[in-house]
Amino acid sequence: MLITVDPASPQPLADQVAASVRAALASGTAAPGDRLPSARNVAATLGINLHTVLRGYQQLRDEGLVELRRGRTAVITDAADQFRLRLAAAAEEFARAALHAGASEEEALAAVREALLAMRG
Amino acid sequence: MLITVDPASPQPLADQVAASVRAALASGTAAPGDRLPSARNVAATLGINLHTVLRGYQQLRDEGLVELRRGRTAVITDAADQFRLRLAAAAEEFARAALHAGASEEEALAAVREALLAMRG
DNA sequence: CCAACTGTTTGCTTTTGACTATAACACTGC
DNA sequence: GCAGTGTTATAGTCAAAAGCAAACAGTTGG
Repeated sequence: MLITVDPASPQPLADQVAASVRAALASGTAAPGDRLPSARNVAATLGINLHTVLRGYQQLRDEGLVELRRGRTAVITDAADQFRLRLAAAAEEFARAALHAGASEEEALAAVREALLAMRG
Repeated sequence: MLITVDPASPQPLADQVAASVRAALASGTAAPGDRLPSARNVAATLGINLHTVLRGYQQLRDEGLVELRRGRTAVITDAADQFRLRLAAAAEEFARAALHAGASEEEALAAVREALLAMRG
């Protein structure tokens, strides 16, 4: 369970921490029942503040992906299994819109590439 | 051609101005050849600063959607056809969902390919 | 021509939010 | 007990967004 962060990115560090965990879930690197490294540990490793890490963790809690209790490290919940499904649902919605607009597959994929680029850019 | 803004939103005001114009284009409310209201007018109406409106306009210029020249109000270009805008809007929405889900670019594109295939196949 | 508009540019201040820093607190597990 | 955990609180630092003000350089239309 590796958490990484890019200080040069315009994206807030706390968001990057949360995104990092979501990525681990989406790729299967982490599964329900697994525990996240302690916030103090992550903060020290990444050279960022404890609060920043905890804000990221609390985002995940608000999304129901992890369970937080003091005295214990964060635990990944069963609800986190649905991540692949959510991505598939979003892709299906976009595909429907793209087809409705008369776009070819290449055009649709190019549009997504561009949007991703502009977004994490 | 109505431009609105929500000061309570975390989205920058300039971005909201640009998004407002894009929405008008996508919905057909505005068409190529139409003119945007003057930046000073919009600023006064919305109670925001001239610079903020102009920054939004310049975003649109950078995207090739409007033509800006001093002495004249912004003109919507022919490039601003609805097809690309709708596709781009849908792609942007999906990209946001994919990033939020922690998907990599490859994973996101793969999900779209799969959805397109399942849909027209 | 000329007055009244337009976007452009410059320089600065104010505000807002993210991040940091430090510290105390309350709970868990060994 | 004790070391580790998340939680909460307060305050400081920093950069980006937005605001303010003034001058500049074009366009438009009477």
